Amino acid sequence: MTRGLADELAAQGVQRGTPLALALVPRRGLALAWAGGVRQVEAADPVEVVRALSDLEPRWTWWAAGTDARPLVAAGLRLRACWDLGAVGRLLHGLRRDDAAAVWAAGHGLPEPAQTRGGLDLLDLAGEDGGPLRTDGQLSREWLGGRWSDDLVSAQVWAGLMLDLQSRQADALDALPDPRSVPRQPRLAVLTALAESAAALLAVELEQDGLPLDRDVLDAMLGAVVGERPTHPAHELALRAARDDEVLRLFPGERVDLRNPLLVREMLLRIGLDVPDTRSWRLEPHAASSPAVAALLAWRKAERIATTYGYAWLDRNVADDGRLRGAWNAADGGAGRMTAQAGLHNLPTELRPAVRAEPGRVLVRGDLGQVEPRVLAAVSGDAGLARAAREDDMYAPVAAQLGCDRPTAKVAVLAAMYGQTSGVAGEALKDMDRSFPTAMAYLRDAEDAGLRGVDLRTYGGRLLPGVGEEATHGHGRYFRNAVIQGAAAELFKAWAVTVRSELAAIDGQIVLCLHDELLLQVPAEHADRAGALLASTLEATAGWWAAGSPVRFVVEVGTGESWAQAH
DNA sequence: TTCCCAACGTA
DNA sequence: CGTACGTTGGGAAT
Repeated sequence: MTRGLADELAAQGVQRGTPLALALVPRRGLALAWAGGVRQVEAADPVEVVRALSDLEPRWTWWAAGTDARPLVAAGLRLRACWDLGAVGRLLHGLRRDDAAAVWAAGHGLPEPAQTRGGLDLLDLAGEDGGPLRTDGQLSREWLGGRWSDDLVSAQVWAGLMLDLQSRQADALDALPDPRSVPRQPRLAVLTALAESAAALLAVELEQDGLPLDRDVLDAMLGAVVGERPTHPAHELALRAARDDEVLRLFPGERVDLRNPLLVREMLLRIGLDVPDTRSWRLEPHAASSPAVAALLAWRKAERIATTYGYAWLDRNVADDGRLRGAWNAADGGAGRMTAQAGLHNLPTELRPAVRAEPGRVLVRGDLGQVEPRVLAAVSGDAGLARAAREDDMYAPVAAQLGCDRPTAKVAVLAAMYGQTSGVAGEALKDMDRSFPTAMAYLRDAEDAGLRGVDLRTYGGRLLPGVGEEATHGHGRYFRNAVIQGAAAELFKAWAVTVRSELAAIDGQIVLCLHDELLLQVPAEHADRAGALLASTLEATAGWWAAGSPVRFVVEVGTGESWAQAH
């Protein structure tokens, strides 16, 4: 029967890449909308209908993967292409939220609707006539609250609205100027939208699949750093007090709370150390001469592990299957980087040996080299910097150009991108202006936009909303950095989703995305293929992303049983 | 209860 | 000595 449905849709023009809006009603069925029509399908398990249609490889169109694709991913479906209205809304309109109400409003030039807080009140419904659209053009609160799934006819209407918005978004992206000089290719903003959509789906997969962790290895590490596992709350307090005592006995006077920076500062005064704050880097120089300070710093390190990555964290986030799971956001913050919770993005390096491949599999790591300066060269179109970016190590030619040593060249380039205003890079920055005027002007223009409070777009089309007249100093630096960090995030995600796609052939998965690093888990016999794939997909992605530019992007690949070994 | 800060982990 | 993020604990404001 579902075979028949696939044939029917194919006959009606649904083929690979055709936008196909999906409104899925659990246990009831689903509704589909495409450019040529709409269709409802009754089914006790609608996910299986999607599975049967997946061979068509349409561009599944939904409000947001985080809600709509969740049941599909949970059922093991790994769909190829999608259009995520929320992800594209974030890109196109600079939205900080991706709920249907906000994305619909932005797509139609309507004011941002109030955030829905779960329940509806009668006031919200005033003026609604029972249809999906209010008289002011906004989506109905009642429909947003679930009215669309009351019956399959309504779901069909809902899918139709999704398809309408998809086409509006596609037109808007198509109208954006393409920063590249390439004829007869889809707009970069459209390609970025496809990548951002797939990244949103990848985020759901990362969330459900998790990161493989070896509990025994982690337990042993925790034992060494913070001691035995507490058996009850009082025991935990006692162990904590014992750790504190190791530091406190080295300081004269009253017992103080080591977790209170003010009290720690006073405690340090008692041994004659007067510091403006108690940050580690400030105390570090005194560790050699003072055993007490050294003990305090060692305590801090252990305390960080104990509180943030200790037994409680393990119990909370690592399931019985040994996977560490946290919530993922595919495009967070102003620059649209991926973010993750549960410590996935700030796991201390010393715990990385605990991230281990499962039996028969290995971890393959791919790390983009010097990605931000290469991105600067590509997006600014600076010919000199692009020439340098043809090399494996682009700081060497930059140093030659500036007439300084490599470390200075590196600091100068980073200082330019991050808006450093003082320090040793001052002189080198002047040389940067002389040597790479186009790149420096690109950064200065971004900073100016931030200071003037006007809108700006990243290379891939992400809107960085201006803050208006009351622009702060901070916004200049923020914009200067966001055009680089944001573009790098776009390139990274475009690469990541291509890797995701190719990995299907060797039964491999992406298990972690870390800003410029991908961690894969693949069958051991395919380790080499996976490594080669990381390089070939990067070349393919950079081929369209930086089309017409000599800039080369490079990836460093490592393989091992653990994340640490993969370095 | 909510919010901000200090501190520190990652890129 | 610059940006972005998440997490924890403490303390002030509510």
